[in-house]
Amino acid sequence: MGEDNYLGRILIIDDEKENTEIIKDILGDVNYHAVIASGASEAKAMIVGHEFDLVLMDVWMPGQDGMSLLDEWINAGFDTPIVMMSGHAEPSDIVRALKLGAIDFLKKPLHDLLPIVRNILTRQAPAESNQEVSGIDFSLKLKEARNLFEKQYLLHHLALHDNNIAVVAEKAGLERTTLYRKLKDLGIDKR
Amino acid sequence: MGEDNYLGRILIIDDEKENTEIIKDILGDVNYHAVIASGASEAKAMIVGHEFDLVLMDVWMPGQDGMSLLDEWINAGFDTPIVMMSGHAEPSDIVRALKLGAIDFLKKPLHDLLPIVRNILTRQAPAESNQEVSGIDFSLKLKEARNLFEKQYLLHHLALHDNNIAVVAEKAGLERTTLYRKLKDLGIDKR
DNA sequence: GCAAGTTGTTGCTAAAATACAACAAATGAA
DNA sequence: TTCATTTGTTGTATTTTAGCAACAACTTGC
Repeated sequence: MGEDNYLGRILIIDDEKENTEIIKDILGDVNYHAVIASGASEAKAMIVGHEFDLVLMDVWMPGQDGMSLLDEWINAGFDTPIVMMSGHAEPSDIVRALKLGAIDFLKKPLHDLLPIVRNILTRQAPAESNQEVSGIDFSLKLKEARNLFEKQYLLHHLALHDNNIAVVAEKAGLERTTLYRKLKDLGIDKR
Repeated sequence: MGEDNYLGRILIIDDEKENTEIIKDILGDVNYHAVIASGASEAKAMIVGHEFDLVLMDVWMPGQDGMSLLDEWINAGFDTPIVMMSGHAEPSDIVRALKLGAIDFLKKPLHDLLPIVRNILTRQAPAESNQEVSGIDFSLKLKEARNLFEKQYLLHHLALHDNNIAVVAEKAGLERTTLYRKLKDLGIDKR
């Protein structure tokens, strides 16, 4: 009877066929409907017009990587929970994924997948806001206060994007070399 | 001149002496006051009656481990930012630390410590004075975010000074007629 | 070693922001 | 009603900010 029989719909984004088949089988056996995308572009096509309850996404994929896709979807307001997975990840990668908005990070090959999936689907994590508490002293002159605000804003984005100036410039709506000047003026050394 | 010379006080909780000495030197060179605790019990004693701006805590320590101490402190309402560190950690450990309330997770030996420390400490809200929680969305372009910040700043001052433009201009460090133009540009009608 | 791509700096120019000045309109006290 | 003060607008000059372009230095992959 179609989709109504399932406990949930799960999108698996991973280019490793053996891996995704195993996950699909495990989830299928307990009435989750798993859909596989082998890359970012396929995944983007799949979410059009389809609701998913969970996304399991690999970090390393040919073409656009999972971290970049995560960032793109979170910024677009995508609110389905996303779990990242990787066979090998640095702590900074894991921290970054969580700060971008992933709700968990799993090591491949996956262990104990089902309890994780059940736990997520029974209590959905609230979507995190991009709001920041700036706590700037308004007794400062406007120019000084504004500079502190800009400094916080840029430090936030530098942290979020691994000091990648091209990405931060785009996020901030600034020309790349303008950003360099602004960082210098504000006394921000990204090293 | 004692503690007033420092940019911040940082508690380092780690039983590896070589590691903590290096961190202390790095931080000391740029005017941070680093204090070392070699284990959880020593750290607990040190936070009594002392304010810290940041805690760097190892995960694996003899006696009570760092994750357990993190959990204990977060549950007790400890609000100083805590960064965990470890030479080797599973993704599940890193995810757990962040979900417990750590603000970052670093791999030992540490790299790029100073930008991380500066980033954290510039975002700390000062205890009192004219501080405002602005909660501005950093996903906006810089110009848009900046305009929202300026709007909050000016509305704050208008409220504080009974819509007296001459006084607000002086507080803001702007020329009086410049302030009129800015209010108009930001869509602020003081009536 | 070399080519391609990335990072970082600087010159120049246009656009935006700010200050200064002048003046009109509104307000309030006498 | 008159006058002084305050509020509000606008022209113009100056300063600051931002974008574009060019290029040097560095990094990475082959």
